[in-house]
Amino acid sequence: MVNTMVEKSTEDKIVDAAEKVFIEKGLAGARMQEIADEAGINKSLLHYYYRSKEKLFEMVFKMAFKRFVPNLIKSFEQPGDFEAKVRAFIGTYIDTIEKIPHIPVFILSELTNNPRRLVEIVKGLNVDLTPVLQTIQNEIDNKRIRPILPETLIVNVLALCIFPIVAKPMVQNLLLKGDQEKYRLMMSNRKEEVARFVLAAIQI
Amino acid sequence: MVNTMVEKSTEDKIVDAAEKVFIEKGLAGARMQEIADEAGINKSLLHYYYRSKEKLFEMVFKMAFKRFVPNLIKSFEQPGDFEAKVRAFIGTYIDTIEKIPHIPVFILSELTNNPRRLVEIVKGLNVDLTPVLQTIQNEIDNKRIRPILPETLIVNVLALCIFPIVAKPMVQNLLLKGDQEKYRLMMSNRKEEVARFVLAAIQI
DNA sequence: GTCTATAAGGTGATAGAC
DNA sequence: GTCTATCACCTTATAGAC
Repeated sequence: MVNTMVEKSTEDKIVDAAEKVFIEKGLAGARMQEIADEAGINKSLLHYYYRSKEKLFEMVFKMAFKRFVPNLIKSFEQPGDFEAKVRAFIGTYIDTIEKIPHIPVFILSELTNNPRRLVEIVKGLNVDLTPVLQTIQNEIDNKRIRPILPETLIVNVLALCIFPIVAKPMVQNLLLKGDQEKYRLMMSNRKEEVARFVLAAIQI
Repeated sequence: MVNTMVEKSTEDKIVDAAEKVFIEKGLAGARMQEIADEAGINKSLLHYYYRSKEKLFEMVFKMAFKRFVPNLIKSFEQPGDFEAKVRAFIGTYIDTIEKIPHIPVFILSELTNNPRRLVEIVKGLNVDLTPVLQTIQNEIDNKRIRPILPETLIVNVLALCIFPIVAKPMVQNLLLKGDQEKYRLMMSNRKEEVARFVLAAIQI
């Protein structure tokens, strides 16, 4: 890697451009020409590096998925009590999604359009949340939080983190009547609000 | 309407077919031929009834949107105390989404792909949640629930109702390791679980 | 590795017969 | 209202020069 900070390699340019266009437009809506333009290269080069549109898309989907399911366990393994872990988890995940707000809908949408093939990819990238589930169960067993299916608690936390960000157009235009400032306000202390909401919901 | 229960009119067939295909594939992925096949008619008829693919899509998008934002206020205006209203709201909304599980992602995805035009449509169908917001504020003022931005409470409830249903492929394959039975179990008492979670979160 | 040119097939839309 | 035939354009993909 001699070209450090000089210019991106052609392949990197392709990856970045493909990611941008596919996530914005979806597989069906994306055009190879648009990806080539975005990358500043010739359309044929896309086929030279990746044989087909499908192959290019698959690469992007996998990348997007890995970003969407980052190391959730790591953030949960913060030192401290359960409350600290929950707060760390929520903080990390809201930060993650705010950086990639379009990825969750992209993934869910493509999973709807082509369930069979993509579900295989999802399964392939096996994510293990066992430690998190066990920590939750341990809290329940020791009567430090109320009984709840551990998986349900995780789903609830993810829902509260992800939904307001991916549903921004609807929250802002429908619920907040287009008031951008109010949306900003709502999201500015979202981490604290979600943490408070969740912790109150599970306290004994 | 003489043909009651005999056969759907051509227009109805088109509407049903277009809804199915557009929601499944999106605007870009849908094919006029597929819609025609699904409706059991000729492709030209689509253009006879709706001038273009865009017009047909716009009609479907509006219909989908109205179904997604049903009369939320009505379910909130159940008789009884605040808890009863919240429970009615959650019950109605989960029932709604379970009938149309693909619509939320469809709407969010198309809003991402074409924000400008579709946001106008969203604004056009003006939904007024003022009564709900005021009821929540009233509960806060009377110190029957803890202080929270009313819009935030609504977003949280919607998140908990919608997310597990639209994210089914991921919840089932990633979190539950493909265990369909566990997903069914989780969703079977979802209404009660969400109600308990929310009510505990806002209790004083 | 990168480009130009072009093939091969699909897609929305319309004309016109019935 | 409904069909067949067809146009005009777009899109992926490849061949081949440099």
